[in-house]
Amino acid sequence: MPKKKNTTFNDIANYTGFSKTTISRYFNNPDSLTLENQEIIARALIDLDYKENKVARILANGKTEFIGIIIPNLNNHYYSEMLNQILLTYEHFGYKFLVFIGNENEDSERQYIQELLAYNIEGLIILSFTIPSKELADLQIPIVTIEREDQYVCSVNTDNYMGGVQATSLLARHNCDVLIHINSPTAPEIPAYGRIQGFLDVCTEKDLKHRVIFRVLGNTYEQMQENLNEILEELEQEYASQKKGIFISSDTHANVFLNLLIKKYGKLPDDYLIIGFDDSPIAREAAIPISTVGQQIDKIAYEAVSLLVEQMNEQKKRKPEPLKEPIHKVITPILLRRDTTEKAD
Amino acid sequence: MPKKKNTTFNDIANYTGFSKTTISRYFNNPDSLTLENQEIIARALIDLDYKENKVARILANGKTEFIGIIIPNLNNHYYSEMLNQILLTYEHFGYKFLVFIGNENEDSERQYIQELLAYNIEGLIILSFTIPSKELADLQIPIVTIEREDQYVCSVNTDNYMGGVQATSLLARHNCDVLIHINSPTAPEIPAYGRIQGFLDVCTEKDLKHRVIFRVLGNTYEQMQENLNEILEELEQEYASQKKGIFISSDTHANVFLNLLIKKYGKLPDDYLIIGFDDSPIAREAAIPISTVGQQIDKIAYEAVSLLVEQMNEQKKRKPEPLKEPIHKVITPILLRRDTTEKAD
DNA sequence: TTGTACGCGTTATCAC
DNA sequence: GTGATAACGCGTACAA
Repeated sequence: MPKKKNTTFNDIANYTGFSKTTISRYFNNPDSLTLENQEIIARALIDLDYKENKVARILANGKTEFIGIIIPNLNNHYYSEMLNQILLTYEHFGYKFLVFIGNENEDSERQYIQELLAYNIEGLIILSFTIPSKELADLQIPIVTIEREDQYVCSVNTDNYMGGVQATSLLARHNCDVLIHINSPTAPEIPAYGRIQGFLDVCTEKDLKHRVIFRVLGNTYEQMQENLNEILEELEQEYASQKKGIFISSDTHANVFLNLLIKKYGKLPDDYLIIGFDDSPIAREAAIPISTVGQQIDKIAYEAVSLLVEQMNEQKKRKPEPLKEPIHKVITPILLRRDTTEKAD
Repeated sequence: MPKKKNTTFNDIANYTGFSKTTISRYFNNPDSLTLENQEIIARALIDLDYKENKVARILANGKTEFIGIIIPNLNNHYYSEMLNQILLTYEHFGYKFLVFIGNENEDSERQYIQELLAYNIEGLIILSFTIPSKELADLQIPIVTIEREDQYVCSVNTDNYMGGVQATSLLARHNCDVLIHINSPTAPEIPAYGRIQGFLDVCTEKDLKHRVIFRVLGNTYEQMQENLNEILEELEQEYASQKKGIFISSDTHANVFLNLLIKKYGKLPDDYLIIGFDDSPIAREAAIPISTVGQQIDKIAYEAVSLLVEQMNEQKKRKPEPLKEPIHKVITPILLRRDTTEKAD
């Protein structure tokens, strides 16, 4: 490395006549120096253009202030906004983030984790879902997961059940003849399963005619369009002239469905009510603003980092007491009524 | 730190009877050991459950393999997708990324840069635009900017001029009576200014009636709606019964404009052609798929990291030759014709 | 209040 | 092919 070496504590020590220790103290415990000496050192820092070297500090005291993140992608608005909010917590907590895209490959995600551990990260936030929480727990490092299977680790999730209840209740209030929930096949251990359970429970409780349609809707707009069009045709046949309340698993899908209806009828027909999930921008920006269940991403992000910081602080104690049971925090979603449910009563 | 200490080269050395040096060589130059000894060490690594410590390695050889990123936000799809693609280059180049959200505050961005430098990052990718490139160049560290003022530093940008030409030419080919370009006020030193220049040049060259409308459109959907509605009313009055070709600065704005038309007419009237910019998801997912100029974000990201890696490699030579002139790479955009321009000729 | 001496875990430079 | 030893830059007992 032929770079002009940065000035070190040694240089400052020589320059000022103090010892390295005193320089170190200037940074970590300035009150233990006289004000005069503080000023002398302060001036030396400027004269020598000192720049701190955190790597050396880490090696010496073990605190990296790094948090690792593994996130499936950033195409999905939910993930990019979550990452956005997580990164913003730097202002509050001061932790820096090393981010990896998980691309849904179990082995490469394991490799990412190893890489992160090699950098002595203090904690890990996992949004990808390939690695079982049992394995994550075995890493023996503070972990928080968000919106994924979380049996053995701490987590922060949206109250999906409540969201399902809210959406379904809203549709029910509009006296629909039949309630439809469209979703991808979902395992019960995933938090998002709560949306389905909420739907079913409300329908059962209120004795409403209902149906859940599980179907893989695909990843491209074209695939979604095709699959949702099939579903639309089925509904048109099955429930012609009935008022249909449709709760769709995401705003993206809801928008596709809405566009299909607009293409077919030039508007949203009176016998269709639609509500999505997530409060993605697309819900607001759709040709007809779509009602949705809004996840409080900012709160989820803050709670996740906060929960992680607590664990990390515990680790730094002389006698850390690991949690006996993982903590699962739950953030209530917010119902957003827009034009796809509010036009007709 | 009462954590059970990780095993170190020393432990392995003791366990195997070799010296620390040999252990180090096993990792960095394995061929210099006999196969037997390699296996002995390999076994010891497993027995002792060795985990590499990159922090120590950094301190010793100065190579962090860190790249810093400062990005304005992740709400905007362009930024989140760019970050997505940048992070994915880990697979190819092996560099890890420390990401900060710039929140458009010059001072806090300076602080982020200091923090990044304290971690000995090897290079910096800047997408935020508050700090002048002159100041960035003075950091004396490899830098690449993306789509911002870039006079004194290396950069990768979309060929905005070409994009403007493509969009305008497409509208011109459809024999519009008047071409309109709607944009925010844009400084000429910003790459995006090229879109305006491209528009103007094509109009001038082909002697087309045209107009550029500069207006701050706001940040919320409601603000955009209000401002674009005003513009729409102006256009309706000024160019009634004329065929209007409208080139809007972003897909988000184009979608708002389209929705206003749909709300007013129930469809996209024949005397309106619309083309946006970016190829955001919203362009494809709009009620009527919107023609747009697609930025090749994956290529831009790859080129940016690639350009940075070149500079970083140069830095590692014994006698680095800094670039005399910053390199500015330009990526050609791709015209995407969709329904908002292709329905009528 | 300040200084000494050593440790953190690895790499680099010489020797052999 | 292998080993001893000195960096790398900072923190921290312990001593003064």
